[in-house]
Amino acid sequence: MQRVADRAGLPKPNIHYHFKSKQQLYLAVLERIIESWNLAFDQVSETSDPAEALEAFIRQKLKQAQQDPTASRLFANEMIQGAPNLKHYLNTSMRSWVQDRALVIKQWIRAGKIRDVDPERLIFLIWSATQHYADFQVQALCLLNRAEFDDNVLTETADFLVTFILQGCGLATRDRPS
Amino acid sequence: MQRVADRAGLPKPNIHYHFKSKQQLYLAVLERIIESWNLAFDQVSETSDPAEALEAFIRQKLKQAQQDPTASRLFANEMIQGAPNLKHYLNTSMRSWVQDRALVIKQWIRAGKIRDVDPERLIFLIWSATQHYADFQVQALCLLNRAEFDDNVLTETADFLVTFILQGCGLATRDRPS
DNA sequence: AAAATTGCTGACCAAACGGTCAATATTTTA
DNA sequence: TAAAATATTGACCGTTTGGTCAGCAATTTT
Repeated sequence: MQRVADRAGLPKPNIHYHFKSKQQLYLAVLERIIESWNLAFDQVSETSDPAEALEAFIRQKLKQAQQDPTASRLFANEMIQGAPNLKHYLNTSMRSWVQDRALVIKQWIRAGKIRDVDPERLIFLIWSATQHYADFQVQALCLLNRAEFDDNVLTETADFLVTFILQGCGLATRDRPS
Repeated sequence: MQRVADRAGLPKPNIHYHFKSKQQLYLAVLERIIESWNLAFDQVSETSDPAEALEAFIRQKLKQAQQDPTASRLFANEMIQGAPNLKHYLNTSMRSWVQDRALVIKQWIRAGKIRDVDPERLIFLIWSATQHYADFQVQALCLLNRAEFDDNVLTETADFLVTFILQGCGLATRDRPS
């Protein structure tokens, strides 16, 4: 709390005036993060083109991973601890969000637009594959022999993930960079 | 440290006798975890069957995620912090391990055995997709509407990941459970 | 069996932590 | 502009934290 106060240029008790406890401050930050989480896959519907929708989703999540990795890391930390503060969110907002998107994906499958893949697990895989570049950034950079997560790395990674995941969905890539 | 001592049934100073500081104990645990990390992909070579090798790798990583999720979580935590204690490991052992496996994958690609995918990013994706079931277990269980990560969930998840990732590598699935 | 090394423990400590509170300054309302 | 409500702050507090140390017990070496 002292460090937070220093960073904010305020005395510590002032922080405690606006946020009763450390945990409440933590919770406020968590909630702010979650709000802007899965935007690019929000508007998706049965009539959307699966390839386009999935690509937009992947690129958006990866861009967030680059722009504010600490946000992803805070969320990751909460999950690792067993989500002591987010159990309710997981069981309500997140669950219904996933179920809604899963429904759309199931319609795509029924329409023969994509392969028969478990929708929930597909979403979970996209989350993992993208967020990992934020949470495990040190490892990724070391592995790719890069110094920083710049726009080049972002583009190459996004291209790889889009191609690979579309391929996994049985959507052969057409006019896409390798 | 007091809690560790209690759990071990020892007085605290005894722990400090065997491990000088909290950090050294932490480091010892980390190292022990890393040893038994990527065993199932260690022996792989140019002549191995890509589908078989990748499948074994995925299933092994996922089994570890189920058997000892806390190990995966400790490693994840270290990465999230920016690997302050594992930078050296990342730049030596891990890097050369990945480069060796990447070489094999490149040979598979040249031989036309699998699609042209970035080998390093493929390994990173497999790590992320499997470890995520350990690190974000609460989220996964909630999403799949399951109470625990039992053998059923393990099998279904492994089947999904194997099929999806092989498909992503251009290895159409033959006689495999959906 | 004496000496030396290694292992174990209760009592203790300084520092860091999250948090409080009375007093003061600032802004809003009547 | 006086009163009420809201913000801000320095000084302070109890608890928990990682860590030490002198002394004792057990084991190994000579």
